[in-house]
Amino acid sequence: MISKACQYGIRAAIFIASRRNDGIKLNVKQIACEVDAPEAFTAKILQELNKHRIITSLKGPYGGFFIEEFQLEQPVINIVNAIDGMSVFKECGLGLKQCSASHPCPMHDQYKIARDALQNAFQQTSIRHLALQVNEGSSFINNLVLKN
Amino acid sequence: MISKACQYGIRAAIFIASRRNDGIKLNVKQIACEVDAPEAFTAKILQELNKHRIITSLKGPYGGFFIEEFQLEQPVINIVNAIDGMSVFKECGLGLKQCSASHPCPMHDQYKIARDALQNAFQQTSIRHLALQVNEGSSFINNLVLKN
DNA sequence: TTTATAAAAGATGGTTTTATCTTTTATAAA
DNA sequence: TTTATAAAAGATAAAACCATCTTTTATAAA
Ligand code: FES
Ligand code: FES
Repeated sequence: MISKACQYGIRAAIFIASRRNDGIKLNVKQIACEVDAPEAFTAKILQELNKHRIITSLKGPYGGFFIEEFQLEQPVINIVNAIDGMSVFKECGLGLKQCSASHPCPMHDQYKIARDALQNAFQQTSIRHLALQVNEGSSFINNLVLKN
Repeated sequence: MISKACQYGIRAAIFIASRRNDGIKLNVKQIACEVDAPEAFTAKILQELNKHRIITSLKGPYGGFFIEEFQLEQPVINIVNAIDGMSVFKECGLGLKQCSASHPCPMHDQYKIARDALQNAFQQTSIRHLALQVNEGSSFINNLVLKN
């Protein structure tokens, strides 16, 4: 549906948002660990999110990644756009070069419903909202580890 | 969303179904050409669909691919299952190892709506139904070629 | 039975995605 | 200014996916 890079990116952004307070900054190691993502790959993704101003970074000692107040209100779809682009929300479900109502594939009507629902899911949800859920303990950005 | 192999497979199956009449059989070249798919790759996919009894094949002269009456009623999700498997309809949208309501990711509720809509799209549509649309001329399994 | 035909099976190559490692740059504190 | 720290940038490696090519097998007609 969306790439692994994008999934890691969303989880990371939510985590950073969930830990936002005073001037605290998080480094790659902490972030990757907390969201169950490979560290070096996460670094690349965070770099990309910083370029797109989804999050903010600061180099050097006491540096790291953090999210600013104005960035919290962004919809999650901004992250998808930064990493995967918007094509998943536009492309034909059966792989035709163009998706259009005037030259539709046989599944166009049904597929479009699902595709639009997916777009709405990412469009109508802000990073702040998701971070809040995590802080409440009602949802999680890491895997459940089952005990013996 | 779904793999290219799967998209080609669905288009090919619909095409074969749309040409079903008497004992006519279609060969790979014709099918690949009509659905705008690479020929050798299409051969591999048709092979897989035959294994899963989505379509039927016969080797030798006057052989080729065709679809039997009882196969027409199958939902398109059977093709997705044969090629990609069912994981796309079960997996967490944010990449957690398990999608569950008891340990949900922050997007679980919204994502599940879209994912279920996608599953319904493929589950509630039969190959026959889509082939009929193509025969009516109301939808297409190949790309629109724009003239000068 | 021989021959031609078309799919099946198996081997191989290219591209994209996922992931890691090394070097460089920025920055804050000492 | 020096030093330590952490991200940025760039190079490289591994895996998955997309695609093609060659050899084998099945089958129908001559
Ligand atoms: S044309 Fe295929 S989904 Fe729109
Ligand atoms: S847990 Fe993420 S979609 Fe269900």
